[in-house]
Amino acid sequence: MAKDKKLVEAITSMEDDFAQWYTDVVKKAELIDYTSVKGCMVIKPAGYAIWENIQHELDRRFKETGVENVYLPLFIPESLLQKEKDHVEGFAPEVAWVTHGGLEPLQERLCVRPTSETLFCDFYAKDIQSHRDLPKVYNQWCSVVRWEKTTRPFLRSREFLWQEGHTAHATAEEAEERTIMMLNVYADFCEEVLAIPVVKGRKTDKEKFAGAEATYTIESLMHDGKALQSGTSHNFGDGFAKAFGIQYTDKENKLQYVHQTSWGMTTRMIGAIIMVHGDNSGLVLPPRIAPVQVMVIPIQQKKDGVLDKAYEVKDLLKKAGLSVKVDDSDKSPGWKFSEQEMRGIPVRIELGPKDIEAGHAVIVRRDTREKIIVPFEELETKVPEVLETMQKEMLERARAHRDAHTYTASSMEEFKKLADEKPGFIKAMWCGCQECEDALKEEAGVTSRCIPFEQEEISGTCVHCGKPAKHMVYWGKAY
RNA sequence: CGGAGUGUGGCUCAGCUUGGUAGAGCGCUACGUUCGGGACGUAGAGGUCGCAAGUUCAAAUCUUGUCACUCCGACCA
Repeated sequence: MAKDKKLVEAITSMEDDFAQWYTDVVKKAELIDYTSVKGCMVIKPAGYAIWENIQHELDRRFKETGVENVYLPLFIPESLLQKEKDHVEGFAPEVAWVTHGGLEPLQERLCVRPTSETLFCDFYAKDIQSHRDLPKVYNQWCSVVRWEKTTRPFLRSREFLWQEGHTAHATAEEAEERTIMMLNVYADFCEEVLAIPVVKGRKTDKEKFAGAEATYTIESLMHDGKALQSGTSHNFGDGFAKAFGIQYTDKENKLQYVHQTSWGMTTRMIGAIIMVHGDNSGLVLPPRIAPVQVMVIPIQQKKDGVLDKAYEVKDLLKKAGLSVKVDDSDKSPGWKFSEQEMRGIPVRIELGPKDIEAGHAVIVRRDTREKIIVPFEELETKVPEVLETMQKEMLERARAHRDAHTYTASSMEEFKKLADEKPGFIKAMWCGCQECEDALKEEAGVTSRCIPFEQEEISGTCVHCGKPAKHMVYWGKAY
């Protein structure tokens, strides 16, 4: 990566204070504003447009696999939430309750959904009768509420936007297949659209979703070496079906329980984009997710013909399928450059009297700041090309960063030293018992991120207890 | 839920120790000059000092209470 030159004083440099840098970027890129309720934010147009693009891309991919969208209520009666024991224990500490309707106390309090498994189960119990009713492959786009103690924009807010898919299947095999299929949709989306490389794997029992038989996850690594759980897909087996009585009559006229899955991705991904790609000048958006891909910046725009040419370039690129804007505000060019960089707009086109006379424009890439002089007649082919190259190189750079911050430990001393000194993933063998998992948290401050599908044999024994190892596990400090 | 801190124009903060006319910078509005990496001039608008009670001739300032937020720990997409 090109050496970051800090051009704007208002953004703390990430080397000095990563957390402050993150907050500065979120504010300066005008993604959010704080509100009077802790952990609840206004998502401003620049932030919401990113979410809309995430929605469009994911929704399209979902529907290609047969997903249908639905909408279920915001409220869950307490009795419903309590039907599955592990589930309620997992979520009870962080739900918000509605106790009054108007001035009257409610007979039964209602929780604001922290997730909608129980509502879907209640619905499926009524809606599913026969094997002919299966599978159900539903998804909803909504917001959920979890009363977090510590909050951060996008990464952990009390209300957040997400999609939650909930499916019901006739067989365990089919449910497992759907669970893995959706994990793959998430992984492809992250890599191809967000340019964020991920590790696919399974969560340990300690880290899995409350009520799930198995939780699969994609884990990504932020620029500061901390891990971020970026999407999860759960296989519930028939546990919820038994708790909620979701049964169907099979072809042999026998009653069977359904097998269920759920999977979700949230506005947290906007935080991931910031922390994977951002630099000391602000946000850097991958071209495929950027709401505005090209900003045309006219120079000496009051001179004859400059603005006209800028609009002409905009129209030309719009016809080529790009999202383009002209910054025709009366700020100075320097201001506009900084603004475009803070907002992470992938490419800007500088256009002044000198360029117009010479018959070309100056294209500048946000990520590398590389300047490319392009004759006007080549713009409509060259700009899309530059955007594609940038998209590809952003993924490669992120992957190189992740690989450079992935370490291997085969002894406890080595493990602790790495956890202390080298932010990143640590790969190490594990015996499979929770005592060792807890001990690694206690002694090294890390949690298990996942048991990756791609296993390696680092050694034969658990890094903590020395007993025979069952799995290679990715460990790390997580957001 | 523990520990620390902060509440004063839209934002960042000074003023509080030692009570006495509410301040600065940035931003905002209008006009003009500028324009290839956050330009400048002139004129202007904008604040019941988080809230409540108390002490006092007088409270942003002292006392008590209360609410909110931020940061650090334990819990979490």
